[in-house]
Amino acid sequence: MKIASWNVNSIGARKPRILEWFDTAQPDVCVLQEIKCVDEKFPAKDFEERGYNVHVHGQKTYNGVALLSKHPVDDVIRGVPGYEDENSRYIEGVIVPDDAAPVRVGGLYLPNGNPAPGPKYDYKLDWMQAFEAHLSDRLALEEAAIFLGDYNVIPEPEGVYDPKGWADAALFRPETRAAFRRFLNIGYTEALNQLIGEPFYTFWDYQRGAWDKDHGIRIATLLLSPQALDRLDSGGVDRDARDPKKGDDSVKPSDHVPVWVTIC
DNA sequence: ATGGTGGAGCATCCA
Repeated sequence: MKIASWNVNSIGARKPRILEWFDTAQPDVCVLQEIKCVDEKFPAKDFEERGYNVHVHGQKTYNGVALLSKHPVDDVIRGVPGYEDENSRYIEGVIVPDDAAPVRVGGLYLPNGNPAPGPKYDYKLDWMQAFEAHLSDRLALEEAAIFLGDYNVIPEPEGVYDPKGWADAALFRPETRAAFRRFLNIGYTEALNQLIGEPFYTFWDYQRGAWDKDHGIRIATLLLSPQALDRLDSGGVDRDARDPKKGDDSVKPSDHVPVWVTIC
């Protein structure tokens, strides 16, 4: 079973490239971030035609997440339980295949937090605290569970092309990385660290020729519960999705790329 | 020091 995540930076602006990637990559489950549309505007039909069940937690202009699955989905929730959030940043459900064991999938778009310090950064840290509490609750269920998405956290210096230049950024500040490490300390494992033996990026800014210079950062992350880790098979980063010259060049690529794992 | 790009939606905000 292939489970993927992609910050698409507007589903409306990106649809041809997104559908092209779905037809090639064929994920069983995919969470999307920054769809930037309300539920009614989400192009559900395009995905239903491809065999997906569609669950959306949309928002006008900013944010917005979706959960797409070729298998039935139970217990869908929108928003981190117990946390009041004016933004649509989280969706979760239990994937129930007929031919494999269930897996809980949570898709998240964690706040960017810039500029730091300030109210936006406080919001990021609050969000991370609430999410940690949720991760902890889910861990106690002892289920196979995967929490994946745009974490807006660069966990290690190897995840940024210029660590010194990024020292004060909300994505890389010590408090941010410490909050992320707590996700690991309570018992989750980063899937792609296990599977990719070298540093990699998942985002390249549109500005300053970042793609051509390979000035990227690593902010897409997949966290696995111990029960999901036992079933981990393979994983990867679809870097080609960021290349303006590859794929449907009638539309611009997202500044983020898809990440994925397969589990048995 | 600034601006460089891109999306939403129509003046700016966000990334």
